[in-house]
Amino acid sequence: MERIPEAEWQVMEILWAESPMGAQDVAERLAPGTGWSLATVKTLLGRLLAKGALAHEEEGRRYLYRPAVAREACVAGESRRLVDRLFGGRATPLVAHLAESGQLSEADIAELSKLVKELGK
Amino acid sequence: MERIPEAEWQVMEILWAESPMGAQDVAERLAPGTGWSLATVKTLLGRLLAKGALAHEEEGRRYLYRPAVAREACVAGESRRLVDRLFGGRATPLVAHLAESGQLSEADIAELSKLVKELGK
DNA sequence: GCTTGACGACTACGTTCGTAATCGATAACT
DNA sequence: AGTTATCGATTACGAACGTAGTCGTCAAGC
Repeated sequence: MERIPEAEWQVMEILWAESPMGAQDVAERLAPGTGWSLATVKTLLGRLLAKGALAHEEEGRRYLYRPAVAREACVAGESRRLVDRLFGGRATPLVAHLAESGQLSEADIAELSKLVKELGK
Repeated sequence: MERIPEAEWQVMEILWAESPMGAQDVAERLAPGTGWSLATVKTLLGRLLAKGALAHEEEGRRYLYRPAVAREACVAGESRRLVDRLFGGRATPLVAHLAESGQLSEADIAELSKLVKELGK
């Protein structure tokens, strides 16, 4: 699975949320957050197409884009890479770390507790 | 806090594990895993120095390098970035994801359970 | 003293990334 | 039919990255 860099990831997010969609539409949804020009978005779409992360179907003389890889799979790859690199492949230290560095709210902990109970069964 | 790229991270790992240390020594420990030449390692050390991630003290006519930033802090930054990007800043879905994608062993879950219990108090 | 070897500094160069302009083709408008 | 707006493709270009060679300097050995 190809690695998807930061900027391209944001494009994917749009299309994971809703697809298929034309370049124009993608650009419109990204603009508020990023300020990217249409040209920039088109470049990113092209690169994602080239690496097979997107598929396109022609609608008239333009393309409609849709993801060709599942968000799940990409997220799995990314988080595995991080856990490998930072925590020697073990997930528990990650959670411990998040907790210690105050990145878990009360609600998070409650939810985790439920989740863990679920997993333990 | 400056972002530390992949290759430089590996250099930091060496020095987080043991420091201070000369360039030669760092290179020797990296070589088995990476195959990098001494020149490459020196470049990375220089870049890390420039961005303030390392400090150096002169020992004779060479440098001894030591980390100038805590591993903890860097790890915090990296994992926060990931959690923000992939899970909208919420840690619970990360754990859920790790679990679902089979990246948590029995032992992990047991450990997590203990950890969560601890956190809940 | 002169050479040799090791050190850090500087330079190099291909690739990826972020951001965008430009171009050739074609559809729409007048 | 001729102009204009739009589409995807191509090209651009600086910064960051990965990897490494070269250079000036100085210490150690002969």
